[in-house]
Amino acid sequence: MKQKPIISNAVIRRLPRYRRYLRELRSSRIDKVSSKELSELTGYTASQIRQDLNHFGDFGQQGYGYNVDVLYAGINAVIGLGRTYKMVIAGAGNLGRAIANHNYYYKTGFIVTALFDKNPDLIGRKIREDLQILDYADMKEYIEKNDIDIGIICTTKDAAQEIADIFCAAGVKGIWNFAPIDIEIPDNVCIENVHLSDMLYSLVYRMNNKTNE
Amino acid sequence: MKQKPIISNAVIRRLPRYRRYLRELRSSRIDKVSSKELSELTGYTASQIRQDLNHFGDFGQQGYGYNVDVLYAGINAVIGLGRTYKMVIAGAGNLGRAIANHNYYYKTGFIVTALFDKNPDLIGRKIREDLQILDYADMKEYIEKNDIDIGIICTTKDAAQEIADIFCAAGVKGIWNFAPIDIEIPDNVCIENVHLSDMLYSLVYRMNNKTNE
DNA sequence: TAGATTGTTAATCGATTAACAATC
DNA sequence: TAGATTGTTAATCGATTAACAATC
Repeated sequence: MKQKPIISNAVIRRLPRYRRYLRELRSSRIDKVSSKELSELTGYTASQIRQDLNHFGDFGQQGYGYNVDVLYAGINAVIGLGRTYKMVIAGAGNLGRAIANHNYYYKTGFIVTALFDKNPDLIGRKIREDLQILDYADMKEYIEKNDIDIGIICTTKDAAQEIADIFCAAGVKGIWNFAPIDIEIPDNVCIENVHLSDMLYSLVYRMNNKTNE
Repeated sequence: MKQKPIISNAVIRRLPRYRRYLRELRSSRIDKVSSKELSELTGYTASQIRQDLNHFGDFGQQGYGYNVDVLYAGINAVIGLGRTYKMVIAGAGNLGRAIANHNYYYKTGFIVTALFDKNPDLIGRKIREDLQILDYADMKEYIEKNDIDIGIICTTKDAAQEIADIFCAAGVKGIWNFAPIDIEIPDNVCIENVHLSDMLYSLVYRMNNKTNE
């Protein structure tokens, strides 16, 4: 199999921002953009943008710049958008329901197909016409039968590791973790942590240490 | 005024994780920890841990290690915990309500005092006994009167910049933004973005580019 | 052809890691 | 005193920025 070069995580984290501004340019019917113009939009340096984009093939053209449609499609392809990803949520509390109803990623092909909870009062409830809270006991079987790609953890930290273990055993390839804990997973599964309190602490530190020049 | 050394953002982002593991050690009644032990817990190298902690004063003692209580208290003080931070949420949809009810940061002194929305069906509703959805039109005055520290944006992206402008004009010192857009703010305000779809895209990229060694 | 802008290499900067002297 | 472990400097590594040749 062809050996792909390894792209650093810093580059990957910039891709969604490129994508966002390219979307804007597209909806403004702008068909061409230079690394300099993208720099003004995104705040990254033109040099960095050219270097980033070059990792993924020849999107640009000397003397011209980048074609917006081509680059947008290219970045989508690099990220892996353009297909559907099926997701389930463990924990049907406030956060789980909010994530289930969030519609930004939904538009790009990410579909929450079910929520799971242990609480008998919640099991059976409908979140929407097409989305229901199911019994946590049935989660593993459901994931296996429905080829779920991503498992989302929206519980307290005490339950998080056990849920992750079930997710991995059932065959998800990615975990999106909202519980405030570091989870152990096997090598073949990816994890993205959203440690909300950690982020809030970082904000507060910066608020308190702002140097008023 | 004494000139504080500027601590890099990379260091700051590690502090909450140190804090989390120190909490665990405390609740296990362990009173001493070495950089090597902390390294095993956090995954950072012992060398990095020693260098990180040294930025903030002499928490350690040669030949002994770090006293857990002292270090925990020290990190809390560095972050700026130990006082109360008042927050309001703009946007009382699913996400706004989930953030309002989230109790992790609540325990550390972060209090959501009100939610604001434009929707007349929501205005006046109670989220909890002590927490209500108020009229968006009154938000600026409320923030000024109640000395709100942090404004949280839980709306669609179209409203986000206007809300941020009101937050800043009313005197918040920090903004926690959940809208999928980059917001412009004056120099004296700090912002922390939680771009959920960006994070999901990053997860998916990694899932698709996992090298199975 | 001249002008513009990329692709790409080289230089710089910053963050991480290694090493070891200081010291409890 | 000997052993352990920090504090701190130096070396390394990786990411960003600058520069410019290639080329549209």
